[in-house]
Amino acid sequence: MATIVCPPPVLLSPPLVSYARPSSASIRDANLYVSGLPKTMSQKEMEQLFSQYGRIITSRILVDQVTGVSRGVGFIRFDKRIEAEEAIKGLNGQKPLGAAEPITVKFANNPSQKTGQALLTHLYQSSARRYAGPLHHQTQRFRLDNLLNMAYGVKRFSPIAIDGMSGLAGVGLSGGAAGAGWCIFVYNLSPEADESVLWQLFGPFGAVTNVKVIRDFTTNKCKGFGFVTMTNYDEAAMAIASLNGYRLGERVLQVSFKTSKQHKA
DNA sequence: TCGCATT
Repeated sequence: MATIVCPPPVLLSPPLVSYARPSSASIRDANLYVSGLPKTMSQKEMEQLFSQYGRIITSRILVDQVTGVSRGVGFIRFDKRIEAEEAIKGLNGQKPLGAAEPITVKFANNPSQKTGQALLTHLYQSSARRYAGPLHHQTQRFRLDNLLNMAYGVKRFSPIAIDGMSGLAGVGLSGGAAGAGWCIFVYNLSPEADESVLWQLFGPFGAVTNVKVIRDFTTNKCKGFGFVTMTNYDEAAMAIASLNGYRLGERVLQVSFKTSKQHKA
């Protein structure tokens, strides 16, 4: 007669349920944001760099959606929070291998708590347009033509040619998903300038998807310039034509499309 | 006087 021996239940329960992982506190927020990575560094190389500090659960390197090249930004999720803390201590501000620039390692933001910037953009625009924005296409085009003539010198370039985007090589049409649009360089901001002033200046001209005030890392003061990304060329051109030379406080702004800076002759 | 970057 065959006898079936049942294993004691006590052997089954621990690995299957309660002790599958340590308590959530020790594994929470073990996710790191890494920037300044060499563009040539692969995900595997990044993992090798971080693996000395603990067990890596997931990793990722963000790439430009158009070119596929690394954006120099990545994520490392460790098994435990303390491992992530040690990795920050050991790697933040360090130069990997023979890289020219040090990397930044910090705890990542929660992806679900997005900045809400795009949403705010639309909310702001819908209110700003009511009293300051372009009204409809005929009016907008009329004003754009005049402003372009003022900006470039009447009759030197026709608005048609500008609208055709001829002669715009090296100008700030940026690729990538979040960065799609026309990138505008704003110079001569005050050290106290913040993002809100850029929203207020450019928002009335149309769809603004991103603004950035560049600050000194240590003083946190504006370095005198910033960037604005606008979705539509006409609106960007209108903003530039209107705001270049605009006096903001004691300063006269210089506003133009961002230059590429990649191919420095 | 032309960047950051948040899966």
